Amino acid sequence: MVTKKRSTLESIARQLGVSKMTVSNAYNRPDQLSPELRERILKAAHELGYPGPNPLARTLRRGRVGAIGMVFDEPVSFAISDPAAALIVRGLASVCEAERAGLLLVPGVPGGEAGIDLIRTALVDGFIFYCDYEGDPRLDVLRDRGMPFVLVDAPQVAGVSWVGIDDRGGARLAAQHLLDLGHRSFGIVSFDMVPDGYEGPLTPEREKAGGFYVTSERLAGYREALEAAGIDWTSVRTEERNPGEGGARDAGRRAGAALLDRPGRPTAILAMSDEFALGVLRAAAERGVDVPGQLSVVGFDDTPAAAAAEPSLTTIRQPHELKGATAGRLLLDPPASGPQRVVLPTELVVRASSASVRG
Amino acid sequence: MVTKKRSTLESIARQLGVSKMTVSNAYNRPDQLSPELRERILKAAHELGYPGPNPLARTLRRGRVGAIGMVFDEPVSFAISDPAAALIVRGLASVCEAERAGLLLVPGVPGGEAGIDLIRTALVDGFIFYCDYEGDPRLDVLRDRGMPFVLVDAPQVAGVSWVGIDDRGGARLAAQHLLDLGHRSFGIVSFDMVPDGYEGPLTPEREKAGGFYVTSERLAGYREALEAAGIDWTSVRTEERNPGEGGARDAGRRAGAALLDRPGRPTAILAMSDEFALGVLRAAAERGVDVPGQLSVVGFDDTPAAAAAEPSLTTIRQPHELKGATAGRLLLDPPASGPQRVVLPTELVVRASSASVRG
DNA sequence: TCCGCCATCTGTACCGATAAAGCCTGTATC
DNA sequence: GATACAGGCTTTATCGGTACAGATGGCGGA
Repeated sequence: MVTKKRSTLESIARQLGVSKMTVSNAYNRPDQLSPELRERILKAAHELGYPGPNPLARTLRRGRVGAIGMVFDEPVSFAISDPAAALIVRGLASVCEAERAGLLLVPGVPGGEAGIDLIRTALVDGFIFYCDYEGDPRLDVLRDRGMPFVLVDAPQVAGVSWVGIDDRGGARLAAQHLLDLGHRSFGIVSFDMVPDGYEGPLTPEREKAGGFYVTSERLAGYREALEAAGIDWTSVRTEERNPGEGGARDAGRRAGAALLDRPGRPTAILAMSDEFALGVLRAAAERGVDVPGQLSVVGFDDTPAAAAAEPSLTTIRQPHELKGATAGRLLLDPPASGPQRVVLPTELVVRASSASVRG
Repeated sequence: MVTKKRSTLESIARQLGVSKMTVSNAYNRPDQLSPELRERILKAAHELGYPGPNPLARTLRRGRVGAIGMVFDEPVSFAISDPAAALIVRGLASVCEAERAGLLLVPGVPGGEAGIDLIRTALVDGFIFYCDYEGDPRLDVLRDRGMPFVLVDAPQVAGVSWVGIDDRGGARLAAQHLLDLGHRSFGIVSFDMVPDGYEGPLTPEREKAGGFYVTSERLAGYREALEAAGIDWTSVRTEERNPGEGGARDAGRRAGAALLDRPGRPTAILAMSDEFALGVLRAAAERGVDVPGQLSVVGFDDTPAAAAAEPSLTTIRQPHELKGATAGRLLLDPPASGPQRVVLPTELVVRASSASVRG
């Protein structure tokens, strides 16, 4: 017994000769009508193929969607494969689950109106904005939409909750560790500083232009530590690589190759992510460069792969899952005291990829 | 200049003395009004802090949400960490991106009404149902809701598109490979057969009860191949493990321990996933059992970690990303010819974890 | 001069529900 | 016997838009 038209609360109500409010109550407030009538309504609804109150209409009236959106720098299909991002999503998902909220991954259609429109029209109660780029136009859209959001690893915005780590301090830790081991000759593998697809040595102009918050902070941390130890920054070769398309690990491998294949090879390489560092390890292995005998490598993130690598990777640990979870909680359950700035701790994890420089 | 009330199309319209339809057109159909008026409207709207047409209301009227939901067996926070599931999500996300659709991860609140309600109320145009359990009550809800959905690695349902692999055939390939290498003494690491949290040897009753499609199929494949080679099925020790909570790899390690620590240790272990197999490798390493010298191990999935393992893992490859992408396309762009059943190919990938049995 | 057409707007109906208040009727209270 | 109150159902007023069918006025063509 299927109705020709999609049935609605009203059609059910008419069928039974009751008001549609009563049908609505049968679903949402059992205490507002007699059990017998409720039974009768639900039965009839089922027979008429009524799928229950339309969630869209209900949401329009009620005002709460029951889902939050997550916006990425890159296409979701890349982000989901990035171990660090995946861990953040994981932490966020666990909070969503506890709060029975859905998690909408908003496609990051690169450049242009499309990605923006998706933010304008996504059916959510708020957003997690996990994007590093300072001038991201989507941020304005988010603000225009007048919907709560929380920034993760993003440039700060006044009056908006923010979750991240002390990237600069973490980078200093990494550099200081290598300095303490006696290294004086450094290479750096950096994320891209400007969203233009460039790959190659970092130039002073690009360093200055730096439009990515995390990248700039980490680079500044490296620089501060090295310069404080009297190392000439111009002697430090930094290779920019885009972790997106081809995979961060391969980008790291290419950067490692660039650093290792030129004369005056560094004895230590600082990589801005573990994936980069693992790529450097591969580049070293391909060239028969012993790690840590001839080369020390320090990553950033402490993803699961870091511990499993051969040699295991010295790195800066940051609590990815906690980051996601914290952001989720700030969004779903905003503190009465207003927007927060949460800086999570970093920690140097010494493993087998770093050692004293050869006497 | 902020209005006290949240502004709507109508309030803007009143302010300017035009009809609200005209304001709507200013946003959606620029060709329906003069450029000057449109300009004036958009400017006023901006000044009044109007965030643009409410997506919810628009969706209610238009009928298309622009997002699809994905439903998992386990909590999303687990699923996202499972390499195979993550790859499926990745493939799906890439299709969503191409079609500008959002991807909603529906929290899999285990057991009970909550998870069901979330399916009933999620704001999406359709679902990908990535769940293995035969009796999953959420399937009924999905059907009741009258919304299109596609099954992935799930028990089949008449009249519904299905994407998966020939699990039984794949398992046969794995077992046959080991038989071809001369093995006669087998252990198996299986997913759980019944959703009750049990861990331990598989009993005949549980094998028969098997409520999980993929699990049952793979086990049947192993069994068929082994019995065809004259191996007594009762001599094959199968350890059930739940890949969820503690992590599949650790579950595999525990299962490996159980299989290796008893007298009559098998010379070959078939694992239903690469994560299980990697756990078995670890258990072997911990006991000084040489792989593949004293023990051959074959996984299932060919996740990235399989190739990177030490020793690298022999396994059954399946196209995870393609699986997700295929499902996404079937949902977003349903073939005119009606529901499809797509069986993707599997392939034996021989690596270093399997070898001839020692004479 | 009259007609038809295009470009611009306006009006009317929904889309499918829920909140809040209202209206009976029967019953407990004093 | 009047008052209060609870149970059970209905009414009314939105929620915030968009589709579609007019209405209006200016203008070129016959």
